[in-house]
Amino acid sequence: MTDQQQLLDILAQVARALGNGHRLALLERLAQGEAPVETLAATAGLTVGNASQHLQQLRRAGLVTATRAGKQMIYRLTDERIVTLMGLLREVAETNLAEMERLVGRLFADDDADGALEAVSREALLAGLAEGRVALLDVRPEDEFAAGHLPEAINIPLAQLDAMLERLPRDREIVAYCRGPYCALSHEAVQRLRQLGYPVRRFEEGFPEWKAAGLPVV
Amino acid sequence: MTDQQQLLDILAQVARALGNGHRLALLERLAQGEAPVETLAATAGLTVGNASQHLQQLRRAGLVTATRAGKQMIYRLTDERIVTLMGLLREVAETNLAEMERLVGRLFADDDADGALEAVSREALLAGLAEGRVALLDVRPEDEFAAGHLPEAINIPLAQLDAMLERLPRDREIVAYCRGPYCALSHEAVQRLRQLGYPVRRFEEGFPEWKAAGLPVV
DNA sequence: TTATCATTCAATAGATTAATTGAATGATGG
DNA sequence: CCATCATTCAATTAATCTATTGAATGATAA
Repeated sequence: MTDQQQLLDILAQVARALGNGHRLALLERLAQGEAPVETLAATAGLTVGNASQHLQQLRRAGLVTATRAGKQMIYRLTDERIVTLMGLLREVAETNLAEMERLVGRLFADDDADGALEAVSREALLAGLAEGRVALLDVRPEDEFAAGHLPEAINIPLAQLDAMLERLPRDREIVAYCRGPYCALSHEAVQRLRQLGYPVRRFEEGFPEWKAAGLPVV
Repeated sequence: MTDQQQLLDILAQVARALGNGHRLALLERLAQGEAPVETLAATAGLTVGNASQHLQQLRRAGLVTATRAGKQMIYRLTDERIVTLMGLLREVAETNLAEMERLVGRLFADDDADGALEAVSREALLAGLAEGRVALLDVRPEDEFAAGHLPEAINIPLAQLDAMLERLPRDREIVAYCRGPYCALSHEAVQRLRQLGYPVRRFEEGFPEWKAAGLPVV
């Protein structure tokens, strides 16, 4: 076997590590910030044992590292570029697979039945923030918000949305974001807040993409 | 199963399509330009039947498309971004896997025993070309050169190098390139030409990366 | 030290993927 | 229309991957 073939085989191993929905879910959670196995398992809907196995595979592929903190093992992404890699994978899949288009369409159809409510692009969001026209709403769970968020964002986890409405400004448009383009949290938040009459739209990306782009995070 | 999970599963399918060394070899060849199954099979060192199977998988993942031309099926990449995707996969693997470093080191050690001959970066190559200081040598097979190459490049396939030395200019540094960072052709060409006393270095990327970056191709 | 907790390891069975073989399809040239 | 060629399809076996179970490890707290 030639050196080239060996190199391609190693690249293939890395790609295979990405080739499982559960592992992608773990990576998506890790893109929000480091976390112990139990948290990762819960977010991905796995048993701890199973999550641990998948994390070992990600570790062997060089995608995550782990350090011990007391009883817990804390996992994190080895490399910010992994977020970019998953984003590119998403783009390629979205462009070239009809199945993908169908699912994405369904995800977006709910909160935008008449097509009037396009998601806010990164450029539009930056402009709106600079001009003070928009307020940022982070609807992820508290621990993810605490691990890092967009500057000036207000954190109201989706579950507490109704109870904490008074924290939302009334004088500006609200832009909600969560874990990424496919994360349901901001979709649901937008639906709920629309019902209540708030001027609100989704950010088309999420925290990890913002951070990977080198934009400021807190 | 939620929509999110379904989306991640589809992304995982695309990643799995990249998760095999033979398929990566096929994609690397396709990144040079479209080709019929027989050519692809030969380049990847596969039987035609086996190559066909792998190409079906790549097709199902939306990474390649095929059209019939007479008796032959011509395959091509669906999307220029696939080159970028593979490049990013390579970068992440190179940064985070010791095994990878070892292999890459070995690949580079041969033609640069004393560390004096670093590969030429894209920036350095562009500058050298603009100033007329360098001549470009494409050592890929004729059909790949014909399907697209860097402007002003001279094509001498590696196998004919010794026979066609008179086509090389003697007044400039020569920069050799081939299919990509891990392609052996330019390494071997550099070794041979060094022995013969030519001032020659490798381009650190290859034709597909140049093209994917939006630089001009002929 | 012992009990407890978080995580990993080892072993298993079931599911998926890969390579190989030979037959089938679709286009071309006689 | 028939023979030929390039490619694909179908079926098989071997190999690999996944989820599950229960035992083992490593750190903490009583």
